[in-house]
Amino acid sequence: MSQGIACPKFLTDRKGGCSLLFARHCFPWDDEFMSKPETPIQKKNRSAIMNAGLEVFSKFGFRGSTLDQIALESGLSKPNILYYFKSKEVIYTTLLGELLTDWLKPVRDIDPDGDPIAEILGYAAHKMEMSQNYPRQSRLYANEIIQGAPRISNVLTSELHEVVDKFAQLIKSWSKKGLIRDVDPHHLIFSIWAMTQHYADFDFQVRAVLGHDDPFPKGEKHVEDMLRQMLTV
Amino acid sequence: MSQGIACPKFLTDRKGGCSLLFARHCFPWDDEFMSKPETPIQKKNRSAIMNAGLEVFSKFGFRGSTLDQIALESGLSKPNILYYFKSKEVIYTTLLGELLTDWLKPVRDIDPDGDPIAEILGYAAHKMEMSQNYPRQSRLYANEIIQGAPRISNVLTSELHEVVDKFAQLIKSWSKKGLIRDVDPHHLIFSIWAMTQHYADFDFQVRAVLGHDDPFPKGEKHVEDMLRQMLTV
DNA sequence: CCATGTTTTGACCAACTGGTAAAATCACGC
DNA sequence: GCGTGATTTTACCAGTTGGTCAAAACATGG
Repeated sequence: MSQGIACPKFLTDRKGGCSLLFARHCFPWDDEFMSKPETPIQKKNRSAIMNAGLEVFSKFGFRGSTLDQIALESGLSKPNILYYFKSKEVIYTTLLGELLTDWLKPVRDIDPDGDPIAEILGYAAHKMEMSQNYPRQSRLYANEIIQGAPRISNVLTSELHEVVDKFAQLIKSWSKKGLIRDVDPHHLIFSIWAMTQHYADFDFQVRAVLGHDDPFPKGEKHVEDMLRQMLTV
Repeated sequence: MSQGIACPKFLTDRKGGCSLLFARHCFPWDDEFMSKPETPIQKKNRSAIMNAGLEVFSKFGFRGSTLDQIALESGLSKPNILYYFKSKEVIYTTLLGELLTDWLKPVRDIDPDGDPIAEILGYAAHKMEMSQNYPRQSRLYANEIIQGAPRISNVLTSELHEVVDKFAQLIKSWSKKGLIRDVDPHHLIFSIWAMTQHYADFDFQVRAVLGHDDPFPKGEKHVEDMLRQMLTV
């Protein structure tokens, strides 16, 4: 409920996002009732802001980013941005929410009845593609974790923890059946994350060291090779 | 040469650091001549500032960190900090300089005549220890690379590139002699960096997912296992 | 073309930012 | 215990920051 301000009574209820995060975009006057669909203008401007926010936050983290930068990048004025999102923080957490959804899904989608090596390699390949196609998301996430995950620690210790434990159990069961080598499942998962996200987060270093090559084709092959060696009995 | 200001004519010439970075600590009045040894007070305060700077910059990056935070963390006043380092930027680049030195050295120290697998595993173990004992340095570096390495891109494309190429050649030669599997040397190096630094940069996530265990003993074993599988013919 | 709600803007604010200048305090060899 | 240089503090500044507000401009269906 808002005071004095122009107050369209709707709410954009695109509830996707990780459950623990209010990944719903917010208007200042949002309340829980009465929603209207987005107008084209809203859609356009919100996505421009999301894109600009991603661009800026993924580089400089929350503290290092400014609304002015986001305004410049999105082509909107600062007050106009605050018309669509009630604060810098909301832009940031909205981005994080969408990101977490995208990241948790493929872990959940692993098929316990599939071929173990194919499933694990498939997951790694998927993460690699995300590093290639959405490097900014990866960097945004890295930034948030590096500074201690102040806004998502609850997600890490609940949903992520849970989903990873389930995956780890699955891996363990595959090992026990002799379908893959006996590996530490949690640390296997960490090394998949590490190797794949490295190509997004350290993209600049990778390219600087490599010269002019596109790192991805060879990188993907290498990661696959590495995991196959690790997992094949 | 400085104007008007109290002007002790010395310079702390601890030239360590990566050649391309002025890793020398700076007094505002530093000039290239006439150096005096550090007084105990200087030593204490500088190292307090370095430590506080590392603490803050490694979390929030350059843009996201403030002199006030560093002042608070170090227990010195803001102007007093600027008495020892002439700007925020100098604190930051000094830290980066020291860090790059520490990181380049172990790559250079790899023995071409040693046992290939022992050398590579030894390097990985060393990086793992650095992640365990100096996680803030790792995060500082990650922060810098993520935002595009604006202050060290020249080091990446020259010294790092060079040193890595040499290491890669060595690995290639080991492969050719049949001492290790045929692997992509550059991407092998990347995966070593990725897996080891992950335990520092994503420490928070690792611990959140794992619960209360210390991740390092098992992590180190896992990485060793992984590399051994990858390299053994 | 009018009315209503939507979108955008310009002016503004208090808090914070990196940094300066000069005075005040301190440490220590003589 | 004095003097000199080293260190620290106090007061300050101009620019930036996230955010507010009311007014203006716009869109659109009737």
